[in-house]
Amino acid sequence: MNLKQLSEILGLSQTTVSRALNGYPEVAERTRLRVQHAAQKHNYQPNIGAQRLARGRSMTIGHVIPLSTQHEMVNPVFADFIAGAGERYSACGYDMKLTIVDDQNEEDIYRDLKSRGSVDGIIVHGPLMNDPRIPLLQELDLPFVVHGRASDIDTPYCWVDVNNASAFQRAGEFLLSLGHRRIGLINGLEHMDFAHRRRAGLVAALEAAGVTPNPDYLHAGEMTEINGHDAMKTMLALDTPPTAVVVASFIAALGVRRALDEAGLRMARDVSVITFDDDLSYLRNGDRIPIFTATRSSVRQAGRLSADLLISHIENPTAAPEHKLLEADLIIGNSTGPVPQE
Amino acid sequence: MNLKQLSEILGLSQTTVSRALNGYPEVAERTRLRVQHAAQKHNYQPNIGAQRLARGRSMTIGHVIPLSTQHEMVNPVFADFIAGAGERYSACGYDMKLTIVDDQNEEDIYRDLKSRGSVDGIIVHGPLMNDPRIPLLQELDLPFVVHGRASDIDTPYCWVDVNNASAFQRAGEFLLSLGHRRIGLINGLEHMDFAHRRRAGLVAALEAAGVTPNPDYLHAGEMTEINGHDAMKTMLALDTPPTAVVVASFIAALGVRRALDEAGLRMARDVSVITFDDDLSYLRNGDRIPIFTATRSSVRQAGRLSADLLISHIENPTAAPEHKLLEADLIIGNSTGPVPQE
DNA sequence: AAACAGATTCAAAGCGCTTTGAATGGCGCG
DNA sequence: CGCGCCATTCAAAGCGCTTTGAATCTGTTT
Repeated sequence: MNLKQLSEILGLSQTTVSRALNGYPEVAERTRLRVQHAAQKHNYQPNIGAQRLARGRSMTIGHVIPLSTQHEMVNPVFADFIAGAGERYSACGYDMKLTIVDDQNEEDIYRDLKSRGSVDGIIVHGPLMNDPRIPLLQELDLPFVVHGRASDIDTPYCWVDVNNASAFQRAGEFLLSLGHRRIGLINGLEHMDFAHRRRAGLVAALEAAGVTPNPDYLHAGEMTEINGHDAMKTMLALDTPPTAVVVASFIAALGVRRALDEAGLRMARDVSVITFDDDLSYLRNGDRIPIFTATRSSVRQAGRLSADLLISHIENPTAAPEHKLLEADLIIGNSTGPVPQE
Repeated sequence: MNLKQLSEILGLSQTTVSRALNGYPEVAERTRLRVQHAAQKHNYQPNIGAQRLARGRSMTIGHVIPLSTQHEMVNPVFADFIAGAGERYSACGYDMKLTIVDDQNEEDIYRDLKSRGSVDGIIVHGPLMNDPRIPLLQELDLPFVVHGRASDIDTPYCWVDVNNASAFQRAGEFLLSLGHRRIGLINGLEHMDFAHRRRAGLVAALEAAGVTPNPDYLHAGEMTEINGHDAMKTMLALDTPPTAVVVASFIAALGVRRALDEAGLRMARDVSVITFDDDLSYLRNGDRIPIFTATRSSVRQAGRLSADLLISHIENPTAAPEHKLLEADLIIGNSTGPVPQE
């Protein structure tokens, strides 16, 4: 069933039928109802390709997922982010197009997306400190929202980010308040902007309390269970291991716990652990009482907000770039306690 | 830059330019080279909407992700699956369209996808025992591949699945060979087809060895860390707890380990654990030596195969439905050992 | 009753591509 | 030299929708 057929059935012109369905005001209300009814009855849906062509808009948002050829890891946060974003896309009539790309030819992908008119806008995932995608997309004049920020880029652009610095600063302050001084960090890869900010936040807290960060306590790596485990194990092997660690992800924190178990240590009693918790649907941090004390911010919510921001920016391209900074909650769980007496 | 402009620059008709770029034979090789060169130089890319309309094909594969309103969980396996599938789509010139949908109106989504011509085919995720989507898609005549199978459906259709029954049977046999008789199962939700098959496989192994499965040892629930933990904890509280458990997911197995730790028990020595390992990129089961003994099958590879199957089915619609059954590897790790002496 | 404004409806022209069917040009051959 | 054939190229007709500008139909107004 296409528009022509439907309009013939109704004895109306395609113009009127199209307008009736798209809510234009110049069609009589009686006619509109008749048209809507017939469309429903005959299960008419406008062809998406034709609509795209006629409108010159794709009604599609692109997500480009870089799959680093080095570590081959899909960001585990990603699934929940798009669940949040997808919710908003559906509500606003947008499609979501996913592109998996190895980091070789990522730039070409964006150029393609633009020149083929595949998407009306893009979400940028996992920004680096000085991410080349941002100037590229600006140059291409393709609307975009960054999930995160790029510290080294000054020109304004749209972003949605959690306040990583303040989250890790608060985590540090909380541990300091429990008497900890030997505080470690098991961080993500620090060329990623979020990891950089997290480190800065924790270090700021330590320095404000007159504690000099010990380089042996600062680890950066991919946020897997195994890396969390290995990093903790390495620190525990030091002459004076940390009495507390801040961990950048829930998955890595599970590895940290395993290392502590293996060493016969108990979380909270022997070593305090605070993790960042993205509130992933498949990795809940406990039921009533959180397993880990955590700084929590829902990545799904970030997805929703990013989608809304992008859509409003697409539909109102002249507006100045907006951004949203989310504060993480500090949630007390069973993994922190006062510094052990020597 | 569009086709018309490009053809004017070249002093050729749109026909010839289009044919040159699409590899039709009736264009002189010299001309083709000239056209390709100019296209490159002017960064010409055919508009995707126009192409869709003219060809009557969308060159898009749909993935519909049901987001159960009850548990609000995104399947953690999903990210790796689409990473695998996306790889193949890119290679074959297909786009991937994602739709997040709450289970209310899932049927409407498929009808829409069909009648709007949004996609050329669909991947069905997370099939149930008697999944209504399969007859629906058959009726709609929309090509599809199921990731998994639906036990209660007899009509032929395309699927890619891991041999869940044999994987869990082998896990059971292995535990039996270590002398275990009190063997538990921490399974996924058993209206899901894969969970059903896994249970059947394990039970078959037990019964073949003359062991009657103890209902108290059989648990089914959502595969989260917390559920894994709680299920194990409950079993440990029994008068005669199991000496071994088979767990349906790596994440749940992490919870099982936590429950054992809390109870002061050691994996392998006190309780043996085998998990199913989807080989997720962000949840590797150890480096050299696996943390858990596991039946492993890469979900990313399943994604690749599903994509290939679907594409070949789209491009050759008359062919009979195909399917692929993958065997899981049994990988020995540090979580299993002989049954403890009482 | 004629004239006019406002409310509806319509025909037709795109949107940028593919594809059909026809036209052109170069070449070998009788 | 003229013909036919093959290799190229082209003009034009869609694909199914939106949207412009014109046409028609009401109901008022003078």
